[in-house]
Amino acid sequence: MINNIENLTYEELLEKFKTLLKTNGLKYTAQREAILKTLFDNAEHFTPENLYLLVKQSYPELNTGITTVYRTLNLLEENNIVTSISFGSQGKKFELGNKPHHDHLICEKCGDIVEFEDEQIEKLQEEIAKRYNFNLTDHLMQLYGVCQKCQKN
Amino acid sequence: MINNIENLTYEELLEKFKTLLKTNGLKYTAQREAILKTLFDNAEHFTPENLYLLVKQSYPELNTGITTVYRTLNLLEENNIVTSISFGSQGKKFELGNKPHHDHLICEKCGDIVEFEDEQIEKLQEEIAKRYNFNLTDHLMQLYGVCQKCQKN
DNA sequence: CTGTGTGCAAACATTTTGCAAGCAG
DNA sequence: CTGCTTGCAAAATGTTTGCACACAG
Repeated sequence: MINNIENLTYEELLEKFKTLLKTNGLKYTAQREAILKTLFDNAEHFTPENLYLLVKQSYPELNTGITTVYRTLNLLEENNIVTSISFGSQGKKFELGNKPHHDHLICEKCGDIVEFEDEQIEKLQEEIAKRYNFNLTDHLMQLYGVCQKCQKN
Repeated sequence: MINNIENLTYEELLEKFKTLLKTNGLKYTAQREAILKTLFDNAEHFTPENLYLLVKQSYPELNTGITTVYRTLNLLEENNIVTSISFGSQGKKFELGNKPHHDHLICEKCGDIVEFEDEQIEKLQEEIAKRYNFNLTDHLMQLYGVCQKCQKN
């Protein structure tokens, strides 16, 4: 299990990944690196399908299968290198967990997204988890509203 | 679109549902009512499959198909009578929206959902919205973790 | 009667698994 | 060499659609 990969360079991240593989008796393969690199180079939220297409395009010679993308994403998620979020009804999206945690304020009119971080909320969430004896691993908080700009219109 | 169904009796809820159907040129059927009643009688978070099984068990004479459950849930969701929580690839869970606002603690192992309400968090959300000059209309907060039961396994 | 609703089966979409061959260590 | 990894195809899931009959209005 990898504890924190915030703000790592690609080289550092790759090093962590190799260590992880070695520790678990797994092997370092070109496909696994291609997937990690693609995630790193594109700071986006990927569906497995999107990621698969981009990896194929970026590294056509590897002929990576979508099966491998799924398997690698699961491996990365189990080890906290990527996190997944459910976006509505359509599947999961994965993102590299190399950015500090943040939540989102979303404007329902213009679709603008503001990231924010709030120490107090994080603490309260821990308290609530404790209240129900949950071992908290993650959370999702999204506030929906109308931003200042759109309130004027 | 139905605005608010909090704390309604079943009779009031059914009335709203009938009005909704009439307004949209849809028909009031025994299956649709069976699904609504089952949701009302069991304050739970249902997967379509779970709900289907329970409706079948409660109203065997209707011989309701899972197709109808899916179609009715979609209809109810579009009209804000039920809300859904997404589990990414593992499907959705639905609940009747007749309870005051609450958030969810979700166990990543067994999929169990615990509801909670926290006044302080609601207030903090208002504060954050104010900080960014957002006019808050809604929010979504889900805490993910491992429940007490699953921690033992 | 008219057209919506229904159950069934089939189609779809997404993710996982079995397998034989490939390749890292 | 050993056994983990891969891609493919098939299977498993979960959800939607086409259709002919049922039935609400």
